[in-house]
Amino acid sequence: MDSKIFNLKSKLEVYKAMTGGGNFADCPVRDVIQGISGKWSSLLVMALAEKPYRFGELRRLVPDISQRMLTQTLYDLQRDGYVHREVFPTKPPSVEYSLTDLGRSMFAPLQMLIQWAELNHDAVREARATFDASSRA
Amino acid sequence: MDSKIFNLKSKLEVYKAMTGGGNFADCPVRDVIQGISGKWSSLLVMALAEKPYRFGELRRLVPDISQRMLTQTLYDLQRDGYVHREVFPTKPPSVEYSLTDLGRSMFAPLQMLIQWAELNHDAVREARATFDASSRA
DNA sequence: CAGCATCCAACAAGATACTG
DNA sequence: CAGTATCTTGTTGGATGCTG
Repeated sequence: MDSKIFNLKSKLEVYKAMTGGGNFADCPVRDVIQGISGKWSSLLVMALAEKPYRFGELRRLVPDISQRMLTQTLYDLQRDGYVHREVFPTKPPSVEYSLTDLGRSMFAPLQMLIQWAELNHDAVREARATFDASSRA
Repeated sequence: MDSKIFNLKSKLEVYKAMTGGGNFADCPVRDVIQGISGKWSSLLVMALAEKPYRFGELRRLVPDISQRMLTQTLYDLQRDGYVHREVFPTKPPSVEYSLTDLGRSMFAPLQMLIQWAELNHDAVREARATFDASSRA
């Protein structure tokens, strides 16, 4: 993995990257972030980061996803190059999904965010409770 | 900042954290991620990571956000404890928004993802083009 | 200046039924 | 098994007009 991913830039530079330097319509960072900020995308990437899974296995692994959303999210992830789809011509057919190199490299920074969330969800919940309490006052 | 944020856990453990270990309805990680995965949340956090801004300044800084969404997103960020809102009783009133300590600590992993996106958006665009080309065939 | 209230369009997502 | 197709619903976000 390219270590340059974690070289810090100035905050302003990062912000400019996000806004596309004023070109808001076609901003590369927004474009990429959009693709992984769906309700199920990050979850499926994390599942596949463990090991490859078949369609039905993913369904059982994430019981609250609908078939439609599983199909569509996997399709989008495949289109963006994060996921590889391999069909085995058995009868009935089986399809295996796995992360590509690009998908694995994306998993690294994503994992940082997940871990932050895990460590700080108590603080967030407490902030919400405090905020709501003083709102009612 | 707590360095434990970046201690790697096993991929399976991270996945379990995301799914709430089977308790999908009240999963801490999903809960936190939801709050920052909105269309404007990360963008505003990045803007405020540079320095505090007033309402009107943020509007000019992000010209394609509507007033409604700016108000609402700032409200949500404040409720979750990422943003501090300070009213100066001038006439007319001015309101300054700034990141809290929690907001700043969240900005760090977020920045990693932004930088990954910036470095890899070409690969994603290429993957899309290749995929769409073979889809038409 | 910094909002709030209202209405409306667009899209994301769920439910259900059917197929190679 | 691994999808597709269709319909319906819920949420997000934008436009506009008004206020302390």
